Amino acid sequence: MTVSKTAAADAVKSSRAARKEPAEASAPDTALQLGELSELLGYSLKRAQLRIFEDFLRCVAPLQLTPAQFSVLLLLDRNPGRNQTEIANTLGILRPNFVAMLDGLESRDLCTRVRSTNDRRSHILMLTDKGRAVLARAKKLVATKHEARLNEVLGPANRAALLDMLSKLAREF
Amino acid sequence: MTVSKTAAADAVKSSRAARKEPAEASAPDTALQLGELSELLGYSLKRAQLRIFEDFLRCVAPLQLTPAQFSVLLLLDRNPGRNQTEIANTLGILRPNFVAMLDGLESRDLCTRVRSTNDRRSHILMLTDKGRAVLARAKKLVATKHEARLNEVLGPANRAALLDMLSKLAREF
DNA sequence: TATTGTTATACTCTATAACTATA
DNA sequence: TATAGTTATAGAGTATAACAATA
Repeated sequence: MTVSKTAAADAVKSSRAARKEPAEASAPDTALQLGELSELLGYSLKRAQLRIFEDFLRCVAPLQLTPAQFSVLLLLDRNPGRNQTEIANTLGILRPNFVAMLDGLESRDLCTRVRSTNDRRSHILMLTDKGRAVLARAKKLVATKHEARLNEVLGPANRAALLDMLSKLAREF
Repeated sequence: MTVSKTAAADAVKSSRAARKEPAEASAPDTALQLGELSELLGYSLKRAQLRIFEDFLRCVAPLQLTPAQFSVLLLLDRNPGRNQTEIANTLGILRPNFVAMLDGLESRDLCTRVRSTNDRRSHILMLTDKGRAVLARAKKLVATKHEARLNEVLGPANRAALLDMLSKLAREF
């Protein structure tokens, strides 16, 4: 320890003396200063991401879909005839971790694995009719509740600009 | 299952037929279509966040600090005399989970817990001299490597705009 | 009775090695 | 031999309940 007990006790008794702000009230329970943290992009990025995912879950709660599950359904709809490795790779999901996820979706009859006739090692993934129906309802909830709220808070132009920058970071950074 | 084996086999044999794009080459291994995924803000947000944290870890690797640990050191520096609950709450860390994190920082002599004389239940957190030194070096690495790279990719004006929007989302959403 | 720090615990995500069946 | 799907497993991160010391 490089901090002496004495210095520690001093700081405990009058922490105001160690701060830069002039001591105003003696109230010891004021809000903390974020300081340089508010300039750290990664910090706000993480906090924003948590909020957005939370809201997504709330908006799509009636369908019991996580953002990850929703992204799988979307991808299967757009890319029929693909196997597990292709879908998982595109979403940044590791193949071993994709197994349980697919088990969950398949057990709810949202998609199916079909052994490929060309290469009997691979499983072609397909949306079921129920999967397509759930996806359609989910898209509607996301558009009318989740993304609509984003537009309210940011405004359409800002929302688009934000999306562009985030996409660029995800791609090029 | 609502998808018959026959329909599945058809899709396997000629998945191009089920797609919207006109079939060009017979190459079965083209890049997948993200589709509506590229318009989902949360998707890009998550991917960008992962990239940014990855880069942060790389830039600060010589100091062996995670983004979360860095944020704790920053907060302790700005807010001396605070206890575990106050620091943890500000960062959105649950108190039970903050214990092991502090154990790690304290075992590396970056900060110390000091029993408060006012309220002997609470531990006042303080940076050690080594903690302050490491924080100073970390700030320099973050500024000159991590945030500098962000400025390169986005440009200073865009970087500022992005930070504003993310902060707003983290606050108001 | 309420709060601080703590332990125990569990659940989700993520990551790696190794197995099987096919190729 | 290489690849697809899988299993097992381990490590983070996150969440809740409950306990001891203190208020």
